Amino acid sequence: MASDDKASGNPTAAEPGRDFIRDIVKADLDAGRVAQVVTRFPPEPNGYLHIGHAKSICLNFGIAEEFGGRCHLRFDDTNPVKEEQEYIDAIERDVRWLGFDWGQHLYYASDYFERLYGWAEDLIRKGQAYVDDQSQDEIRANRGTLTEPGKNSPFRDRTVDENLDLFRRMRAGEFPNGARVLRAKADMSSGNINLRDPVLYRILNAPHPRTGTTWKIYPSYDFAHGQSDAIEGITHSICTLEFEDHRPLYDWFIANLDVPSTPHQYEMARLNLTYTLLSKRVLTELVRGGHVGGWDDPRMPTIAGLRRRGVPAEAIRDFIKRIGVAKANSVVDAGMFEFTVREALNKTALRRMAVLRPLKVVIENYPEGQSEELDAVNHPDDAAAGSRKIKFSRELYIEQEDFMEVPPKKFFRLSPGTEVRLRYAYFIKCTGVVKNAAGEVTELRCTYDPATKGGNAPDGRKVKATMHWVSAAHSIPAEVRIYNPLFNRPDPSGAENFAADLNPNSLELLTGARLEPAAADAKIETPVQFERQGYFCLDRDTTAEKLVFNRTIGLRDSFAKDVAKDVAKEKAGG
RNA sequence: UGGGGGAUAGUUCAACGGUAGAACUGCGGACUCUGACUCCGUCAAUCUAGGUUCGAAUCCUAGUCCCCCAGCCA
Repeated sequence: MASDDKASGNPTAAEPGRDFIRDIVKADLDAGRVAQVVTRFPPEPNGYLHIGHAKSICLNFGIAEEFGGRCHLRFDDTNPVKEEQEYIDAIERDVRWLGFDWGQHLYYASDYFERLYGWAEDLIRKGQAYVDDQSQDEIRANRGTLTEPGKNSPFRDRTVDENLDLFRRMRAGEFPNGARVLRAKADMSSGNINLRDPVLYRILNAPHPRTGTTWKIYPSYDFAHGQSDAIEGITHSICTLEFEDHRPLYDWFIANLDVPSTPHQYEMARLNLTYTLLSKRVLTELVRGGHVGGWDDPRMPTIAGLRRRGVPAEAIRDFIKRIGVAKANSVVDAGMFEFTVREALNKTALRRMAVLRPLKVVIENYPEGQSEELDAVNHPDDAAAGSRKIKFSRELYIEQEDFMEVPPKKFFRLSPGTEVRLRYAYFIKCTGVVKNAAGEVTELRCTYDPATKGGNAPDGRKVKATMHWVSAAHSIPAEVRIYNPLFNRPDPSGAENFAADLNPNSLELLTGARLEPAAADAKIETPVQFERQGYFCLDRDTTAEKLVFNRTIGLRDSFAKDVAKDVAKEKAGG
């Protein structure tokens, strides 16, 4: 029976979600190298979390869950100049929203400042660290280049006592910012530049969100991260590729300091997405420069932005599962993310009718002043979702793009003389077109077939299109925000001049939308499908006077795609 | 011309010396009271050159190309 998988010829179904990190974890567990896996998600609170962080979050918390371990949330708050409480709060909120729980294991690198300081003194006592008086420029100049070795600092051979004295005075705040640093005595000629006497501590007379003004010196990432991992008993410390050549340093501290455990660092590729920039630097500038409304602007790739836009956490988790984990740099097609968003939304979103760009329709053979109620299901694949009533009357709105006076061959919506179905209502036929002085269509005159009530013709005749609509008198107004990619190139330039690639049409405001009344029941961030249009959710900008909806994402539109293809063909064909 | 990594369909990931497979995308079709969903079919890849082996994406050798590192950022 053990060979069932092979017999069925379906080996791929065996291990969903396997990757090289999980392989390592599994091997360590199997070999008894670790008793319980302990991971951590270590954000620096200097900005909001984005979908790239979601990869790390899902990996770290996911591995802990799958292998019966635990995952810590640890703020890597070693640089008070950049960090703020607001970010700490936002990060906690976002991780929770994504569906993960760190239990009691909330930590801060700043909790370990005293211990880290002690280890720094240990290093000094062992002759493995020294206080350097060189200026920042001198240090840079003496570091050498990629091809030339660096030069030893003239302060490299100070005595232990002198180093200890100076370092303590650094801590005491006796020197101005930048006056001195503590450096590891490593190897100024190493090919790995991170080993050319890396800075361990710098003087930063700045208040820290958590430790206030008690510290005048702060540890560097390299000196803080591994030891923090060791303090917490982290077994697998997962980070991104750019830290690969920091690993020798990481291991060196763990080996040379009296730390309580020996964590190991593993590196994976960070997430990149087409039409998206995932760098905190860029995201920060987008916010500070007013290019977007804030960190949670629905166009932002931040967790907060995606949430406000209506993307469910489940979709993000599923997306991360699908893209896998590897060491090769890659750029994931944003279309893959869109697919997972639609998939998640389709399952749960209740259906409503909303006309985004209304075109008035008068049903000439429907009595004036009359209306009737029709039944509409809330979800076509889920009877349990129930149904609601919608009002039909003489004056309706349909979508402007659902009518064409001179239709091209593959257009089978409404045009003069054609018959279509109004969803859940009647078949209608267009009998006349009213235009304004500019020649634009402002109103349609139609007739309906009373025999088709509910949407089916007793004589069995078919229509090629079913359209959404609302009753003019019974519908309610709303503002709808349509979002397009923030950047107009699949590979926007990096931090230097991202502004040049900003899409000026990333936000389209539709102020005249009309919704069926049931759509107003929507709750903020709860997805709803406006049939034939896409998935939407109520935005928190909604007021008593004005409903505001965000379009999370449009439905797939093969008709629009065909049209675009034909246009392209004509251009190319000449 | 230092050090560290990486190359498999268009994209992202599998295959761990034994039939190169999936998802997304593309293309074609079925179904449909959402041109949605769903379903079916289909195109499509091992960076190059040698070598080892009965057998190589996988091991060896030599190349090529791409990414990261010269913060008192993380």
